[in-house]
Amino acid sequence: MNTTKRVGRPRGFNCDEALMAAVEVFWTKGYEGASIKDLTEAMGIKAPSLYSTFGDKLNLYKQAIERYLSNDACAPMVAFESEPDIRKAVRAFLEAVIDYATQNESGTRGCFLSSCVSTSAGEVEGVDELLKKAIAETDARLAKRFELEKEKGALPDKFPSLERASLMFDLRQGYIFRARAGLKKNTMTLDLDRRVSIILD
Amino acid sequence: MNTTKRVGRPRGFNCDEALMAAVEVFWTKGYEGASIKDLTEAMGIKAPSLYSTFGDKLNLYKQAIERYLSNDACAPMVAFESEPDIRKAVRAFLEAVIDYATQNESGTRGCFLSSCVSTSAGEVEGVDELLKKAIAETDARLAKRFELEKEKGALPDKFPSLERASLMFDLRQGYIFRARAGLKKNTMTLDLDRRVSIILD
DNA sequence: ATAATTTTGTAATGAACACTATAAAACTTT
DNA sequence: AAAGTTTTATAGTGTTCATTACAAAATTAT
Repeated sequence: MNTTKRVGRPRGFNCDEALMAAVEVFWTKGYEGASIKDLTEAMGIKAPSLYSTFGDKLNLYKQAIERYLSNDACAPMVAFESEPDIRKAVRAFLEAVIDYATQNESGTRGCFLSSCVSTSAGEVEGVDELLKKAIAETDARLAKRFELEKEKGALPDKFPSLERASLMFDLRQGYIFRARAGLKKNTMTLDLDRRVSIILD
Repeated sequence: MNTTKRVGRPRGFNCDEALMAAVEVFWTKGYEGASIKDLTEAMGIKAPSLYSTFGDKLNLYKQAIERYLSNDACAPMVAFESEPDIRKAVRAFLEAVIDYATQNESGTRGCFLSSCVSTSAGEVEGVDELLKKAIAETDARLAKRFELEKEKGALPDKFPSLERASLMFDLRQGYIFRARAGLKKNTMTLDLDRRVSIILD
């Protein structure tokens, strides 16, 4: 009655690590641009293992998206939530977005969601659902912090939390787009202070 | 000495129309997702004609981008520039963005630039240059209108035109992203008035 | 008319694609 | 140790991919 030991030959790779490697590949190459060869090589497994564990390419893609979403370790969100002062937190969020978008090893990659959506949402079945969920969750997560600040008295009672949360989200998209086009960090950082004011005041 | 008549068999298709058809295909399918078959069928020509007139797929892609950029008929820009009252103009811009992103025949397509950049910029040589130019031009075009309004006295002298222009641009990216995920027009229109205030006040 | 030139359609090229049949390998169960 | 089960690697499957060789077709130049 051992629940951990399954019958048959044990899997020779870590399922989760393989999935994270797949995220990386889709991230840089897009859904169509990522070949099974690219994926298997990055994941360190052969094609039959990929197909038996993750299904086909589309299924792997969806699982990679969910893996990314469930990670919660999106750098800008962490920066935003870990900084106690709300004004500094907003600034840290935007800075992290810019960093995230510009200083990635394999050139500018933007955000996995942004990258994935344009290649696949609408074209590939089921992907838009995942993204809708992700947007709503991110908006809510940002708004929650604003609500907490209102309770603390750091923000006025009539502060429109959800509205400003989605504003932050949209600014993020703008930075990502600019970074993809190759704009440099220093040019994007210029009006940071005023953008913080726009969000909070 | 006839300059219009060239020697040899005349081209049986309109070069510009074919290029616009190519834009449509890249728009909906992305660079990698668009096959030569897709392209030739939409353009109404056979592969050899495509290659002799536009070079290879990458060259066609770049020409399609430039064709799109030189069009200047981007609906939100037109809406923004043709409305005399600046407040209404900003609102019209945002409304047009939302319309543009949500009510396209083949599902939600977003913007050609946004679609094209994520598939190809960074991965495909030369594309990021085209986009950088496009962003700078759009920012400048929006800012120019703000400057005119300052001269007219409709905006304060210290109004940061370029900053607010890029803010508008970035909000646009956010809407496009949301539309791609399948968000509906009415949910995005909710905080439109406050977003106009954010841009102008 | 004939020659020269360019575009066109047909059909093919090799490469890369997503995906899988098969059998050996590695484990648990009996 | 033999049987049963699952994963693995090898080596393919047919399809689609971007691209092009070739010759007929359509025009201008001589």
